Amino acid sequence: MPQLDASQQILLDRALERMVRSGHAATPQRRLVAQELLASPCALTARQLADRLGAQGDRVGVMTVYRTLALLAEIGAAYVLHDHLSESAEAHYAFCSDRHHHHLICSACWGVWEVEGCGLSEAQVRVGDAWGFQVQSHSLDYYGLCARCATA
Amino acid sequence: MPQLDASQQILLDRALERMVRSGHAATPQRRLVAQELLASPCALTARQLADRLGAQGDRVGVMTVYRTLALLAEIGAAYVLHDHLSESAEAHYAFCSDRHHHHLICSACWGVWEVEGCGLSEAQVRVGDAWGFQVQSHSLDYYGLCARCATA
DNA sequence: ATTAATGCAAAACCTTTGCATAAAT
DNA sequence: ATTTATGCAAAGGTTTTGCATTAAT
Repeated sequence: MPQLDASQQILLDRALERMVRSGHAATPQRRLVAQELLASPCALTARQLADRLGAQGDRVGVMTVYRTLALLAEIGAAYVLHDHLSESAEAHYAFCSDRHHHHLICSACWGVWEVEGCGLSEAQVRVGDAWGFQVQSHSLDYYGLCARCATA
Repeated sequence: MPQLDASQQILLDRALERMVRSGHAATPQRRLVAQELLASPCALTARQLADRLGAQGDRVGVMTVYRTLALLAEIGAAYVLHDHLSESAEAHYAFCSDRHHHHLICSACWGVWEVEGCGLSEAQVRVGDAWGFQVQSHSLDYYGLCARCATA
């Protein structure tokens, strides 16, 4: 199983804690899925996650992975990505910290980096006022090439 | 067929022009799909578009709608929305102008408003520099309730 | 004439749902 | 004991692909 560094371990613990607090058990399978997702620098599909876990000897059924990902997304611990370019049907998932952040997404390798903090001004978030639109949340994704894919 | 006002007509013409310039014919069906999408204040699914056209007597096959939507998305004339809340499988599409803009998206009715201009600073777009990440584009979506859904 | 687009059917695909088993509280 | 979660199989539903027909250049 992939090793997590200290800060990742904290993120994992907090996600599992939120899971429990929302009324769901932190089962071994769910821990494995969350840990594998957290350890991956790139967004993964449900199938990929199941395959990786299986290759390590941690057999987790594909639909347990699906259900765990849905649960993680529900509690804000996973971000769902749909291919912006080729419109492929398969959803990719990235682990999310519990602080507000934005994402850098590499179009070549599905690599995801969290940009801490927000950077949007009050005025920017109030952009809907002119229409009487009540903005409740926002999502800012940056697409491009990561350092490694840019050189290759 | 839905009537377009003058500014919408310009947007439609420009989208069809881009279509032709990218090597695709502006067929009657494609015109109808683009026009119907442009006239709708809310994002629509492929099925909804086909149904609406059919109800008006403009029978357009569902897969022609699918292919037209893919084409519109490819040339930047349509924006693909995936349900952020319930993770429903069906994709919704909204017409896009050819100027850079962001979106207000009503979580209740799939209403979409274009926010003209960008509002992001140079520094905000350079957010990837610290990682050596080359940002090529970004997408900023505001979710919330439109004026009508907020009162209902 | 040659190329491109449509539309039907069928397939492919991802994802969800039933249900029995297994685990946990 | 009761509740919850897992996992297989099967179904569900959206989207894509082949292919013949039709339209357009």
